[in-house]
Amino acid sequence: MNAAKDSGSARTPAKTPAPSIRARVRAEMISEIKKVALDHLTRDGAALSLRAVARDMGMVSSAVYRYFPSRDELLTALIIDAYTSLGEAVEKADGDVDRRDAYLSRWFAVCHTIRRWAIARPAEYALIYGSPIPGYLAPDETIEPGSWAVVAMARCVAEAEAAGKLDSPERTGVFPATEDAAYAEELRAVAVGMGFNEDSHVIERVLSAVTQVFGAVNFEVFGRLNRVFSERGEWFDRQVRELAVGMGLVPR
Amino acid sequence: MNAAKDSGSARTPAKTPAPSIRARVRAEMISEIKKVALDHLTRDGAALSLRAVARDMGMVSSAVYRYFPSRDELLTALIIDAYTSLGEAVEKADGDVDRRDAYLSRWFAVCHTIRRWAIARPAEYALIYGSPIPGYLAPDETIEPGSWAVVAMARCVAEAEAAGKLDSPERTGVFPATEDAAYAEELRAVAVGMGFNEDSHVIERVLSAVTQVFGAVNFEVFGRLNRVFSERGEWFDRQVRELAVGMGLVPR
DNA sequence: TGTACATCAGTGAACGCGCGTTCACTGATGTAC
DNA sequence: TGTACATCAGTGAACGCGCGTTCACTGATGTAC
Repeated sequence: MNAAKDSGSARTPAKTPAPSIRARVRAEMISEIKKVALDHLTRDGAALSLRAVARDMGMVSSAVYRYFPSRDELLTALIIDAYTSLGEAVEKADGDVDRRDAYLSRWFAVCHTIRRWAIARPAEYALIYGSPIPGYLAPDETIEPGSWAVVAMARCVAEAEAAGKLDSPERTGVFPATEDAAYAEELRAVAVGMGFNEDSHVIERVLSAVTQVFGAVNFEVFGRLNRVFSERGEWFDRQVRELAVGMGLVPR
Repeated sequence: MNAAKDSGSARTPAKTPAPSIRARVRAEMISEIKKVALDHLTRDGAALSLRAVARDMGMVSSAVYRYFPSRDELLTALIIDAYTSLGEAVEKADGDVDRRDAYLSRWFAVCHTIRRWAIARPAEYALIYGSPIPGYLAPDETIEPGSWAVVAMARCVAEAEAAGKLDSPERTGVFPATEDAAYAEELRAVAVGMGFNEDSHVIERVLSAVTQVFGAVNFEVFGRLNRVFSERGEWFDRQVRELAVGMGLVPR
């Protein structure tokens, strides 16, 4: 939180800020606490108890207060970590795609990475994309990291559109023009915020696709596909491909 | 749960089973408890406390055990009630559409009813479509009512397809054939379970649409649209319309 | 119609538990001179 | 290099609270004769 506290003196800018042993141990403790807390979330669902975390770490419950001023601050840290972890996984997947103009491959990589991350870490996924936690209100600092994954999805398409590589809207079919001026204005703002031109033809298709991808992951992670599909990877892949077609990333 | 307990004697089948005063009061108490429990869920989120419910009803906590043998049984009753309420709302909306062959109107009515129901009763929505509740495992009896809303969505399209009123798949574009035999088999089973022919061309489109509708409602109810759209009804409506186009309910 | 008995709703106390948080404390680790 | 002091991690006890559930009980309501 208070990064300045841990940064070194301004007199020695060339060298690493010389992290004292104590500072290093402290950082390790903080990440250990978060790890144990996550394990707990994975086992017990949305209920997170400071005392249980302390117990698992072999310390007394009050000791945790040396590292987090309250249970809610620990929750906030976990949420930010989860967003960051998902965001980094998605960025890496996007960056690992060979050629920069392989927009379709990037779209697939990003979507499948989101799904795989969610399946591998269901507790963290529930934390950031599940129902709100009783008695906890996410602070503003969680908003920005919360948009990374969505922005990464949008970017694949935005860059394709900017490069003129999208199939023509007439062939893929776009949302008809809206008559709701307030809505149109909001839509332009969203488009710009996601890296599109404000008059992009595909922005609504992209938002739909984002909605559907997270809807699909929700269904799978929260067990709603349990007695329906066992071939869930195939089903997800087919949805992602069809969304790509709808956005014009691949000719129909 | 045990309906036979409350039904009257078999000797007097013509008359209503003569509900004793006690039985009537008991039924009222049960629904009062559920109502208060729901109010609590609405205020406090996923955490449900028997004691708090008893307190709100002005009775001692142990008295609740006259009506529900445990907290989890109360939760189960609430979940089944929520599914039932949503299902009935959807069925009514579908039934209220004027002409039986107005498939598109029915699709709109059903989807908008789901959204409105979720917005009006966010706690119940979270209960049945949110992240799982810590320490609670939904029993099998919740499965069947859990599918009503989805089946109603599917039925609008299944009946349109059976009546030959869907736009041709060549024009709307369908999912390409799969090469995964296991997946194809599951898909046929799902199609039949939802009232389609097993070789329906639109079943995957319908499942996509269901996924997206619930994804959209999730985003809205769980606050993910908070700083993005205020014109959420318009955005939802446009998605629903586009899904209808994709399924062939309306010509492109 | 009246009485005796069985059923049921609700009480109040208790059990055993876990929770978040505070506080005065002990030692160990770091820092300044 | 050595000493005095400040900082910090972790302890242990306690506060006050809420939880689900059990149990013996009191009265009121229903039922059978």
